[in-house]
Amino acid sequence: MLKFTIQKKLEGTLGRAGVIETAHGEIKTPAFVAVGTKATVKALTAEQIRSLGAQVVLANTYHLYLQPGEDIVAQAGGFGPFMDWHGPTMTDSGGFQAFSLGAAFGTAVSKIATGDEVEDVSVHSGQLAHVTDEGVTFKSHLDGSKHLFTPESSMDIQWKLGADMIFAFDECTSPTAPYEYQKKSLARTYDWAKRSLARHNELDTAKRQSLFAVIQGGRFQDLREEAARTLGALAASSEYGEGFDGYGIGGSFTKEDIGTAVGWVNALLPEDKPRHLLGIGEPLDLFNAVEAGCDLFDCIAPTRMGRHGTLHTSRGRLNIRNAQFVDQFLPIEEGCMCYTCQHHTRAYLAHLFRADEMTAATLASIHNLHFILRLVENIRESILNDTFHQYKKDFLAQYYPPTVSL
RNA sequence: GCGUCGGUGGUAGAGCGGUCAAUUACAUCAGACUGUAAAUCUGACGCCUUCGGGCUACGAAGGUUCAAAUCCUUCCCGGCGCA
Repeated sequence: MLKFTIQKKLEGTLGRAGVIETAHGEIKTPAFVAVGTKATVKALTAEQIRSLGAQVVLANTYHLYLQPGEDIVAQAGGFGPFMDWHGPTMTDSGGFQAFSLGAAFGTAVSKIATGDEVEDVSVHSGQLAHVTDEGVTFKSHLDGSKHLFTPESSMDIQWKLGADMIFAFDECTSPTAPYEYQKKSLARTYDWAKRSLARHNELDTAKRQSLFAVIQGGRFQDLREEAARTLGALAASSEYGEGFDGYGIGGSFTKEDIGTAVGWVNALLPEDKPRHLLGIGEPLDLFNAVEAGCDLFDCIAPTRMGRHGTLHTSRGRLNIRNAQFVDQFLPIEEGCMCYTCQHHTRAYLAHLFRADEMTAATLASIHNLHFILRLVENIRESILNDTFHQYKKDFLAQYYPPTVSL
């Protein structure tokens, strides 16, 4: 059972710093969750994840179900022990794959809308997932075999995967989906949340796992608020036992107002439960979302971008494959305390990337994850110290220099 | 010396009379990536351009043709075979 304590509120905003206590240790929030989709943070060993100071690792239901199968993971004692991670853990429900293998499959559509997307094309010939009220039918991206996920089966699988915190099965909609579809989908996600909770209560009578509901609603304020209200109210309902232990905020956003949309939701959600903003991890978004009341974040960006050669520095991103770095015998960032910066130069990293050496991915992931983990830690500290607003202003001014208008 | 095969853009290697500034891969130069389908994907990659096009190119020089990287001649260079 999860215990969440708010230590300090960020005055005049929805933000707060706190502590989540789990059976596998505590999480100081706001916190960045390392993503270990297939029970591995790509390119990193568990020892490296620990050294980085990550507090929680999140794995994925869809991926572990397909491979190696939830029963194998259960035999290992859960995905944490399986990968030699003994701290707090989470699993995502597989709902995101309704989007990434469904509407978004084979397209350039990201869950973060830029505004340039074409209107929703509800039928994509190549997609691997199909959503109905019952659940989501998938074709495995590995071998094409057909599978059905329902709220119940997602709970069953997540039970076997054994994480401390799990998510209700939801539909992550496309930002290109029209209002009517978002509304319909939201009703379905609400229904699925109730079904998830009911199954969770059946399975987990000892309350070993904590269940987070997922707020959807796309980019529409009324839908987001409706989701927060209805799912928030469910927590207080005796019909569903103790209700949800926390809330995930998922789905699609417009780049400009992630903070705004998250604020609509957090203003209505029960204050005493942790809120996890799903899949968000760019510096600007982290500041805005913390300020808007989020406690947890997970994101693949640090590791994926790292593998692809894009590295964070306090003065913005740098692409280590660029020609200018081949003979720069300096760390990625002077003063960075990560293993990579303490031991290696830009020139070495540039060489490893160009030579396609696997170590490039490891060293880059270490640096980026270190950067984002420290950033969120610093944000937490700044809330406790009452320096959040100044820290935000200073950080963003350096990271995103104002563009010079000609 | 004779015979034979071949010399294509940074590299390898297609093309074998017009639709070729030349398939493709790699390299190079940039860009993207937000609950991982991703060690992935996208764009550029002869020179110039008012973006319509113009110019110079397929070892070299000639030639045939309305038209040549593609056919012919000679030369240069390389592989192989025979002397």
